[in-house]
Amino acid sequence: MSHTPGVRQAQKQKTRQALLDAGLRLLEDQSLSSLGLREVTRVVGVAPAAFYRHFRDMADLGVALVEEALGSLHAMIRTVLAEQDGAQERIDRTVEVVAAHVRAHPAHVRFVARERHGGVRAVREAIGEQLALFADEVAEVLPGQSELTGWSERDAHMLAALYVDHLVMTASAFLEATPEEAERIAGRARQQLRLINLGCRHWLDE
Amino acid sequence: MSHTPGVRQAQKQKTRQALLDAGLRLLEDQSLSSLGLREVTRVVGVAPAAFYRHFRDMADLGVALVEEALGSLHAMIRTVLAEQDGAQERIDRTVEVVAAHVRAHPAHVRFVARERHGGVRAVREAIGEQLALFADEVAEVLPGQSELTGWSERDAHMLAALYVDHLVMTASAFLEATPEEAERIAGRARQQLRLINLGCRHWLDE
DNA sequence: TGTACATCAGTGAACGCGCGTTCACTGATGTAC
DNA sequence: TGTACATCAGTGAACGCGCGTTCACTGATGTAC
Repeated sequence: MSHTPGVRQAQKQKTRQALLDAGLRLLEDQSLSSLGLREVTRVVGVAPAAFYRHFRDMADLGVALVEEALGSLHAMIRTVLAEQDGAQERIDRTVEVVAAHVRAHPAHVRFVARERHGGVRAVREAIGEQLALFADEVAEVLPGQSELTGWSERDAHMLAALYVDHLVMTASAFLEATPEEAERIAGRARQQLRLINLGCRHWLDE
Repeated sequence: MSHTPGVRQAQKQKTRQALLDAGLRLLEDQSLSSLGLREVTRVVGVAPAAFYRHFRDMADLGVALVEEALGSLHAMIRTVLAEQDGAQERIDRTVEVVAAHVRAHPAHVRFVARERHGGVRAVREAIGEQLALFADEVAEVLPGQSELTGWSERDAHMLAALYVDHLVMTASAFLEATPEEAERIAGRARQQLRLINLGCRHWLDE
């Protein structure tokens, strides 16, 4: 009887994940638009035709990778921004979290940076949507900061967009950096966030 | 006698430029790493083998496109930043110039945005170098602004890097925007620059 | 100016190769009774 | 529990195709005298 949880389905899921992992690995040194289906199946060790049981084409696999790469970001930065410490601590903690994230998931970060403006429309759009959602979330959390009481929703969105862009630029700078350059980049990112924070504190004085 | 200026050389240069133009056009909807040599020569109307008279491979053509795309930027922003009007005028003019540049050279801008983190190392590095040079130039010009008297060289570089990143993000936002979205993006970019400028004015108070 | 030779941008045919996609198939897993 | 049938993830062979690169070549341009 028993409605097994599905040995077959579990195996299928495993193969699908192996295809995603192999794709992500191969994308460390090439773009999605030049990654071949046969390359991916070769790494996984399945027949090329097996690919079609999981994805329509490489663009479809790319869209699945976007979810994997950007899904986790939300919770992460949300908690950092919600911390009720002073601005300085919040800034230090943010840069630290970004650096740690890049260290932990370099291939995902590289994928997003590379395909954000890449040659595959569906993937570019999926990344754009995720980052827009992310910016919306940041904009919702921002009013909790003492510097930002009295800000219009419009201004909060403007600031959130600046933060998200800055985050992406910082993350990709970390990616390309040697370990000794990383501290310089972190220092600069902190200074830039301080500068922005300083602007925020005087925004409503004008 | 006369040492002709070279009919042959002029013709060669013309073909080379045609290859660059065709490449740039084809890169509007794909990445360099998936652009084929035969695609490019087909558009130009020469035999595939002719390509090798001009470039070693597609990466080499890509590097040539980087020079073409980023060479002109320097003078442009330099003059904008050197203007001695107030901050507000400088900001408005900067955003205007960026928007006009994107309208005038969309394919070049798209190429830079796409290949900045793209799959071809030589091109990625060429873009990185050009943007670093550009940031250095901006850092040199900045001390002319009244808000920035007394700033350390290090802080000027930090700010220049923030400006350059912001410029690239803004340019690629314009690229993907419909004409009616363009004004919203321009407005937001101006607000962001105002916020940063406000931070600058209070940077040394701390 | 005219002639004989050198250069070299572009040709066109040929090559071997790996690609994406299709198809009928196999055999383990799942289901109905 | 056992049996008979259905499902479907993965196979492996086959296909036609466009790719990058090579090569000996052609003929206009350039040079020496």
